[in-house]
Amino acid sequence: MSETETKEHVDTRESLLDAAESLFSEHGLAAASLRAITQQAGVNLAAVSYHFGSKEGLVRAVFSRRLKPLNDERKEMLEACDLTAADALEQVLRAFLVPAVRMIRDAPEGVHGFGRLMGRVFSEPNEEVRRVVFAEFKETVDRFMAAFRVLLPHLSPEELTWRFHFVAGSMAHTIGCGQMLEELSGGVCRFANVDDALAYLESFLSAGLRAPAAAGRPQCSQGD
Amino acid sequence: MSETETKEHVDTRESLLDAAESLFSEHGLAAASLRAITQQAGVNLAAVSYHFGSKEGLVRAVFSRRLKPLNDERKEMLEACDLTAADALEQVLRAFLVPAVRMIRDAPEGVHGFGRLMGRVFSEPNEEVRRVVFAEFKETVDRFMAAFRVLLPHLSPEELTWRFHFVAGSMAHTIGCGQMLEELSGGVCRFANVDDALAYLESFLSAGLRAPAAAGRPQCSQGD
DNA sequence: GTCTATATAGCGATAGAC
DNA sequence: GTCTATCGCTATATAGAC
Repeated sequence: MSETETKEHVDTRESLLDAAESLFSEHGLAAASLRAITQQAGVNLAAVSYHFGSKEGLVRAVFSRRLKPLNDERKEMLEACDLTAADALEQVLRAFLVPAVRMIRDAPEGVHGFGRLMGRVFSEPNEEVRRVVFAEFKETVDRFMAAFRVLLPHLSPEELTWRFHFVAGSMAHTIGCGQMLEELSGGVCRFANVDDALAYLESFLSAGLRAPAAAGRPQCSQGD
Repeated sequence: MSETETKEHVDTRESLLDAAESLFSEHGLAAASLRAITQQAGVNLAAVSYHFGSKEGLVRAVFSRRLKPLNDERKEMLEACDLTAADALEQVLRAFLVPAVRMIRDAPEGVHGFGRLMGRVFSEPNEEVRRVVFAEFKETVDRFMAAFRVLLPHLSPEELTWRFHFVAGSMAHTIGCGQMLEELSGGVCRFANVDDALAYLESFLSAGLRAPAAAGRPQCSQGD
């Protein structure tokens, strides 16, 4: 950005975010030390304090940097959906999935980088992280829920919420647990190409979303 | 069990496992210290070394204690399935889901205890933990895959593996991210009763598994 | 088998020179 | 904006008394 500097290192701030993302993914938030992060970034330990205030601030910045553009793109794709089309459900589903898959594919370390971090993020014990993630996702979730409500009027608000939760779970698991999948499948599934996963996800999830309401439960479609 | 001891504390080993499970769930593996664990267990710090060798050994024991009975019960229920019945798929699905839901429901802290831990386990950065989980799950996964292969012959081995992965993901996410669900749904979904979740899971996942094979390829490839 | 006491190491954070 | 040096704290692990 700034041209007053010789480019001996691109940008302290950005280097720190890259290194932090990499080491948080590899070791977890608590286990990745600022010493290791600053060393990998090639900057001084004290730079964390200067640029982010604390480790907590660095964590927050690592998530915000990826989640904000991700959810912006989702909203953009959602707005481009034609909710009256025959494949409206698939369109909306893809508006949710594609930006995530694309982000993982384009991230520095692919599925072993921010993807793994994302896979852990919803069950992250760190309260501060959960707050950030919640804030970043709430609006997106609400918008997609509104679209699904229109497309799946046979489901109660409760069941619809659960189903969206399952969608998010399958996606998070897919993005975050590629390594375990490869191991457990004995090599049948390779995770090098996330686009394969996307195709499989889409057919599985759209069928699940279209399923009749769970038996023995009130099938109210009270309010649209 | 043993009657040679006065019951001033039930069992140091068991107390340690309970406390560790609770604190690992709440703070994560790395962030839960042995000091906090031994204090909550009401035993001495050095007892960890004596009974489990190290923190790593304690971690391993915490997972094994729950996962072994869980997967034993799954295998038992799977063997009781009638693969020629009309609802064979639902039977097999329930053989996978029910023991997990039951375990969570009966665990000391329910969904906030081992459940949260389980939700993180597949993307756990700790290599040792992943090894334990893998060893504990491999046989179970293979048996269920064999059953699904019979019931869903229209799917390639690869797509079938992915679908089983999605099933596991939805389940893990459901079990592990109840708190985030409640927050994101604005209170529409309460997670007090895991049996509700089970009914919703079953209808969603069985429809997903039955879906036709993924059409062509797709969607998010380069050049966007 | 359980305890106290401690060795050894690494942590996050910051003061202050440049 | 970046650095060195260090403070104060907590961690895991273990030696040795009982």
